[in-house]
Amino acid sequence: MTNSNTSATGKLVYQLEEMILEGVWRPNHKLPSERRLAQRFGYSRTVIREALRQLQAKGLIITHQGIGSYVVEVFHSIEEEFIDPLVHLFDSHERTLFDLLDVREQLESHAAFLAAQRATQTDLYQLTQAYERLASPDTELTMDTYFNFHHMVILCSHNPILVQTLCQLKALLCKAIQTCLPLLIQDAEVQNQVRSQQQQMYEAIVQRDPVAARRATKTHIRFVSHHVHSVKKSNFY
Amino acid sequence: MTNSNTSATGKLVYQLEEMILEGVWRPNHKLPSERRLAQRFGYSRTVIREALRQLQAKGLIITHQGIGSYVVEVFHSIEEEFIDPLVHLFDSHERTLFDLLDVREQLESHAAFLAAQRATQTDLYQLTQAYERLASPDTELTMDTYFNFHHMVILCSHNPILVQTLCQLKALLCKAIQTCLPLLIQDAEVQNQVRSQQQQMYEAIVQRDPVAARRATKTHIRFVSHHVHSVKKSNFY
DNA sequence: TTTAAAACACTGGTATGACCAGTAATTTAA
DNA sequence: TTAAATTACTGGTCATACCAGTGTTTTAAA
Repeated sequence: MTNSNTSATGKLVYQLEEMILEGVWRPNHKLPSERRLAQRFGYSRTVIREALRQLQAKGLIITHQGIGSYVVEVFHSIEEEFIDPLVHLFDSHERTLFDLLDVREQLESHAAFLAAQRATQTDLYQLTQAYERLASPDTELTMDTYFNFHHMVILCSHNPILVQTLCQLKALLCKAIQTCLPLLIQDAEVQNQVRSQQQQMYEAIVQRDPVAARRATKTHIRFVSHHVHSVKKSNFY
Repeated sequence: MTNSNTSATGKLVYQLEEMILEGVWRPNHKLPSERRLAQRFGYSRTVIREALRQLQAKGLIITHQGIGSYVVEVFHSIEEEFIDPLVHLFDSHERTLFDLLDVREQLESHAAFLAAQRATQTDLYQLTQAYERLASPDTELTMDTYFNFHHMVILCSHNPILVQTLCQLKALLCKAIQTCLPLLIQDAEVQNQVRSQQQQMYEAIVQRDPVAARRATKTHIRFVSHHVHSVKKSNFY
């Protein structure tokens, strides 16, 4: 895209990706050493290294000093390079995730505050529906029902800017925690806690208690943040 | 992640990402040349290059031969979807502007809160500069100096998500009030009030008083909101 | 004076060779 | 036989030189 066709490194990256995707180098296959690759492809070791670093950054290979480089399990095509730059950052910069959850706490608690003030009868009806889909203890807690309820709360705030902004943050959050989320919602204790917290949010809103709604929301997001934290910490792969 | 802590390149990548996240290098900012970076960070050009290649592979920077490397708009893809549908709302639906200012109040007051906690010495120096350009009573109050100061406050929060989000809101706000803003800042009384409010924000931050900083910011934005309101009311076109 | 060409000073891209730092197999000495 | 030392790989880093684009400045011609 940028200079894949012009620069030697770009061309080499493309070649190497081809070889991996074509199956010349299968997953777990050990690549030749950098010096051998340089010889074989007719490039300097500099070019070979930069190309390998790019493959590494893309997650196609993994490299160990003194050992060599290995092809990883690749289950997605090259097209996947269009994912958000921010996603990478969430992996290496853990605090970015907390920054995100911090902003979410500010906005969504305010949304709950407004929701308790402004929600119409129709809103409350829909909110109740969303809540009941969530609250029944026999059904599984899914990301869908979870976000559905929260989105409904946000809609009740009747602030389109708030809605837009929080939708963006939600998209980011989904990408950021998609790996560790399954671990989270499997935990039965977490499920119970979340259900209890959302019950408090729900009741505060229908009872028109803005302060309580805000407090309940803050409590919930801090709970999530805390648990995401602990999951991330015990998650070395 | 893999060897971020062991290798020089890994550490450098992390550092550079931090600088981008912290806002030291903002979107569209041109990075120093590779040779300068090598000198500045004390690494060989090889390491610098490999780190930059990784950032490039992640989509954080874009590089042109003979030109240099630039920080990309991290949120760019989303931003278009974000702004476009909303702009036209401001014309027809006046309260959207207040919704926007409401969200801004939530986020920017929180940013000021964090700024009072987290601002570094360098931050405070830059903040002081921005404030002094703003505070001198003989110079005109311009949109530039105004937003410059507020942006600096936001940067002091050291929360990249907050920075990005508020940048978007600022862009929206500019489009929304570009017609009525001249009427606002012409008013000498308004100017004095704003200066006084920003002085309180500034002093609260340098005195490391988060609560006062938050309160001052809320006060200021509510003041703006109120005056925008009155201007809009006497402004039918 | 104006203007187009040439020189210059940057930028990133590539090549080489040397050396450091891990790893693992091989050799050596106990 | 076994444990330690050697050796030969691996990737990681450094320094230097040069190539290749880009933009500005200078220069020389019109």
